[in-house]
Amino acid sequence: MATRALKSARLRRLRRAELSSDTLLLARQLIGHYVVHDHPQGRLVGRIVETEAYPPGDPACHAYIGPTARNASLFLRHGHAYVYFIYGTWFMLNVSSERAGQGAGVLLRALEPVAGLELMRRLRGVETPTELTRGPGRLAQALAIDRAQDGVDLCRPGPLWLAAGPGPTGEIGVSVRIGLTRAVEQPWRFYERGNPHVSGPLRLRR
DNA sequence: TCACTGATCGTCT
DNA sequence: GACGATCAGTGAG
Repeated sequence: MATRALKSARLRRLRRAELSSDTLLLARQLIGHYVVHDHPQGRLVGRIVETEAYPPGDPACHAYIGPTARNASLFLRHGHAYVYFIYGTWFMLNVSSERAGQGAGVLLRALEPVAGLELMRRLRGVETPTELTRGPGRLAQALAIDRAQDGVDLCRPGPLWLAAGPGPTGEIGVSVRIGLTRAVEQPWRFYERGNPHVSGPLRLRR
């Protein structure tokens, strides 16, 4: 069982030097690595299976308008969390993705639940494994991510961090990004093909 | 499985 | 005052 194997194995924190500081490369590279939240009630771990890149100069990127109070974390050097609130209900977790002062990020769109599933079920209020972390709003809720994690350095000791994973198990698919009204044609979404935890319509999961 | 709709509130204009 | 990197529920094919 994946959960048991992970508990016996020791997770290794990803060093910043291992992470690309090119947004598109990082979005692809993050597939297969782990997000870990050491929550007071237990460790929550998910394996990244879907990302979207929001590179410098992208009109859909929140940093496009320049630095503001909300998007400040996107301008931190790569490897920091950018968490924002949207639609009055949901938080989204991103990883800053370029050098300091250059606003860009990678949105984590879906995870495969790996450890802490019982706590994830309580946080989400659902039972089905594929409904726990499929979609950016859901994964943030399942990992108890909120504004408190905005600006956190994911490469330093702390409750929220990135751990080295096994990498992609299958082929990485590429598609347009989901839910946008600007720059809709850019193929900047990356996902593990055929993985049932990937979000979006079927044609964007195959 | 897909398309459509309402909910909901922080952020920026 | 408008809008949004979403989700759950509903109804149709």
